Amino acid sequence: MHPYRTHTCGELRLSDAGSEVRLSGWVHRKRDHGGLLFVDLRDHYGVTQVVVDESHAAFKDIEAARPESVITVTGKIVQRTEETVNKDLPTGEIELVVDTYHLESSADMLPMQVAGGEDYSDEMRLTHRYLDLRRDKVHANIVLRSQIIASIRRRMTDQGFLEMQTPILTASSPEGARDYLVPSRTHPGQFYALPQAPQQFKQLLMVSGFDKYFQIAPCFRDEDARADRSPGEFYQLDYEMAFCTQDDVFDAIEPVLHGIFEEFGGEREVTPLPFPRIPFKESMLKYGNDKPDLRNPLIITDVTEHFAGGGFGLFAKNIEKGAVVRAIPAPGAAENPRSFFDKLNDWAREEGMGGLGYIIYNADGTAKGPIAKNLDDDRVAAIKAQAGVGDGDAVFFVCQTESLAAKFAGFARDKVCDELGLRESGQFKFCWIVDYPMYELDEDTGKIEFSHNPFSMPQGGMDALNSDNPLDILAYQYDIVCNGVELSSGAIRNHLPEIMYKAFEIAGYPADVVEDKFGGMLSAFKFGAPPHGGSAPGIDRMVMLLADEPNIREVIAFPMNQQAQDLLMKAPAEADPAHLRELHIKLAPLPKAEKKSEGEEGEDAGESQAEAAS
RNA sequence: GGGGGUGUAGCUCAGUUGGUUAGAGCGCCGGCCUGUCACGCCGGAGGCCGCGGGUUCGAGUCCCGUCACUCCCGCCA
Repeated sequence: MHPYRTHTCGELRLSDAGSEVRLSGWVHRKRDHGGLLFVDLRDHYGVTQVVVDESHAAFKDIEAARPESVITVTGKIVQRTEETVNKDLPTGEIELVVDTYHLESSADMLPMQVAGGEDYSDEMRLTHRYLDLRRDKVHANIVLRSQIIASIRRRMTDQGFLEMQTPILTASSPEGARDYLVPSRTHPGQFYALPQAPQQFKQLLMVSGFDKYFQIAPCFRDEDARADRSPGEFYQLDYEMAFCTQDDVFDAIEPVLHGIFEEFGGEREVTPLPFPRIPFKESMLKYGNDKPDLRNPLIITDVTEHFAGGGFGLFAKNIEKGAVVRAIPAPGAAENPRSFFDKLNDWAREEGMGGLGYIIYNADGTAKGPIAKNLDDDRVAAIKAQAGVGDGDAVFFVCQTESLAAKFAGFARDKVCDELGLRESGQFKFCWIVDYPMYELDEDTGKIEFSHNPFSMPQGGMDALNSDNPLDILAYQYDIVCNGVELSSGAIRNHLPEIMYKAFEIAGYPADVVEDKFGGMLSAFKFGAPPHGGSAPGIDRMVMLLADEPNIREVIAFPMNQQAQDLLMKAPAEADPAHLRELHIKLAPLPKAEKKSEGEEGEDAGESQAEAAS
């Protein structure tokens, strides 16, 4: 074995001129001048130009080395002449003149090129991820991810949080997503589940007296992918603390998030501490959802009263049937041509909202548009005041049932913001959404259900559960949001068994079911449990925001594709029959599925589906 | 499970109204070139036009089906 390198490809400078060095790396590019050959030698740290001429014995070999071959060269570092300095390269003032050459590993013709900024399909990139990861952008993202996680660890540890590991092979948990199951060899017909989150374990750690816990925790959920949601698995900063109020939790995590975004956010501004706290109900009204992008300055208002019984018949009639009207301001939009308003109206129809009504408040103080024409002046003026607009502005309207109105007004708020170019750039705008309702009504079944986490502490405790309308009860449940991205939800947990029984009873779960499903945690709570709470911001999404990437695959080293397949490792794959036997599993075709209500298994008739042999 | 988009050379893409032998750039192979840095110049190989069926004298192009990838909805407390 020969020694590999004395320096990296990114570190040599003019001051190193004259020294004898050894470099190893990948052949990034070659420029062959016949009698003179330039090689850009690349490693993790950078690129250094290597020069060799035809008088060298190894000239032909180097000339023949294909891009991405790995080589080691020794030679003298020389200063480049003034005309040949490359100002774009940190090492551009010097070059290595080859003395000895060794081919470590030759590369075949590449399925995708590493040098150059060509775009490749995700399929290509994931199949040859080791090549893709050599390319600048993804490489830098993965480095950033590592640095962010290191910084998170330091910041959490400095606050006295202890990093702990919780089981990966565990029992099915109550998070509500589909579990990944792992068959047990030693217990025929039984299965482990991969944790959707370490939720119960972190609560048990608090009951075990550890006070402050955190973990860069892998979480597994068998749900379909989105651009911002990797299929199967993801990482979260899972943490929990004992003897804390909701404000204590915020005070602990805000400086961590703020610090991370300040440290890695470059020029971008981060919402100063403390982050704003917006009640759920207020967020649904003002922004149309519970993950508002506060870079969007528009605020939705309710203008139902000004349309009720008014001259604009369509809205007035709908209001009588229980609809509400929401107003989306469009500052400065009055000067736009008719087509601007028509285009937005068409967009709204395509989105299934029916349409987007509007009033234009002209600069001269008059109002125009089909709605203004049919509405008396007092109402037109009242809407103007309510929506907070002035002369030269416009207002769009959504008229729907309350939940749809909130949703559609939220869509329209985003659309109008982008059409008018109002979204602020260079900002990380954080907020907490607080005071989530404990329960909600299932619109199909009419049943009361937990709206978020069944283990949250209801505000008002047992008294509230006993006396209030369940739908009015709020929970100590909160989300942290940045630029419209939900980073995590969290809660002050319900640590009192009697309140838990009652909370589940309201949602229709009798005591024996609760004991059966959550017996471990319930019994833990019966022997002295501290009040506790926490949350779990998603690591991948934080890196996505900081790397300014629109797709979560860009910040994960080895992501799966949208169909939850690992194209490089070829997973999932069929199992060896002997292996299946060991696991007591027999594959058999499922009976052809009939027309069924919803959701259940897919019905690929020919495919075999796993069935546990008893 | 549903909807949209895409599928042509190793890769990224073009391909007109259905009409002769399907093109370009990059890469690959060969040749020339001693100061390039996306080096340059000359030449060459390379195609099941995703797959199956249909319409037509004739299909990369039109129709039906199907598969793959991707984005979205459902789902993700």
